[in-house]
Amino acid sequence: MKTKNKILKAIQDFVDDYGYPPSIREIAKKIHLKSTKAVKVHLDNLASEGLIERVSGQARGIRIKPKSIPIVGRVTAGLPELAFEEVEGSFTISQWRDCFLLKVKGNSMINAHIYDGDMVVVKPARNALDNEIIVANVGDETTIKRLRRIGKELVLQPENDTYPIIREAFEVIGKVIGVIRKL
Amino acid sequence: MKTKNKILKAIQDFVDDYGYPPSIREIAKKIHLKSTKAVKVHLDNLASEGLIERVSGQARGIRIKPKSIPIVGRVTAGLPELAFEEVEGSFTISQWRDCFLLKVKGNSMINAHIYDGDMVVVKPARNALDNEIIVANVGDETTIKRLRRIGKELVLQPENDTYPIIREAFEVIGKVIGVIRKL
DNA sequence: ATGATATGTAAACAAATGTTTACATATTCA
DNA sequence: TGAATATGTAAACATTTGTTTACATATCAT
Repeated sequence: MKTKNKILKAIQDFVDDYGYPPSIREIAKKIHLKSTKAVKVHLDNLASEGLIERVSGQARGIRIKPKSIPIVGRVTAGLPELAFEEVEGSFTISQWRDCFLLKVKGNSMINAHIYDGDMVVVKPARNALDNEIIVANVGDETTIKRLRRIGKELVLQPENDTYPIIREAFEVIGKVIGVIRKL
Repeated sequence: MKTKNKILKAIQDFVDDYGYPPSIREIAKKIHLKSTKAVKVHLDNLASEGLIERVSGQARGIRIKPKSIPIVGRVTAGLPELAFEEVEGSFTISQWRDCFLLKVKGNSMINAHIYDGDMVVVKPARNALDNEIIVANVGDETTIKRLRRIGKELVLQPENDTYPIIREAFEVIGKVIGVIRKL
């Protein structure tokens, strides 16, 4: 493996293990170089290729990309050398900043493909629009339902025909913006 | 807001903005303290409370918890002051280390509640067990199906009765370990 | 084989950065 | 009100850390 790629991997591993970036001397030690000059040259090259960002003159002034997962449309090769096509972006947790996950209990939302055991991603909000799927408190019960306006009345509508519409007073907690299911 | 909480927030914001932790002097500047001693005392207190971790004597040796989203069973209060009960852990992206997301196209897996437009979380693997949902290449098509053994033959079974079983040769790319849907 | 370029070493230096000491001020409690 | 404790300031010092200079070695192209 080329030194440059060794250095990039060393940085990524260090951030994973320690939670902050390595110093130039720590990188040198890890990949068995004796001089900080050599490491500096490689870091500057990695920066010019856009693989890292450098902040000159600052201790540990190396920024790597935040952890993310690639989103792909097609895989052209499997292990040991994965290859993707139609890479459509990457997934990071920061898109759900300030959100929380709510465990789904029950089958009241199955027509919206939200099933018992799923987790919904909830963006806290005080209000929501007609037809949005929301998290609300009814009394001291937390529930997931579709917000519907019937005349001037706002109600909570299950997405399962066997469940009744909820007409009691409720407090909007947030909007459902995603679903996560583990298999 | 107490100085200690200001410091904690300053660190979190700095890591978000810069991608690495602040120095003691940078924290001091941010919260308008003039001495590094005062910041050091607060940092040591935060560390003793387990809110951060300190690495003594190292530049920027402050570790905060990786970004995560709380998983809750119930919400007891909404905005402006969210309160949770039945907190069941937190969600981080690191559980899907080395995985990728594959966009779902088509309705072949709807009996498994995997719908067109979803993204499946794929853990790369060369093999899989009978009955697992996998990602496979058939020719140069990437597909999601359930792996089934019929006699000695391995086939790819759709989870939609209107689709045919695939008996052609295929290559296992990985196992589906989760589903993500954005609303 | 030779010259050009890339990569690495060694050392010095400058700056960044954390810790410590001595003291001042603010807050809390009896 | 006074003592104890918490919090902050200033400055010095030690260590960490990045950059630079001068040079050596390895690799590549002609």
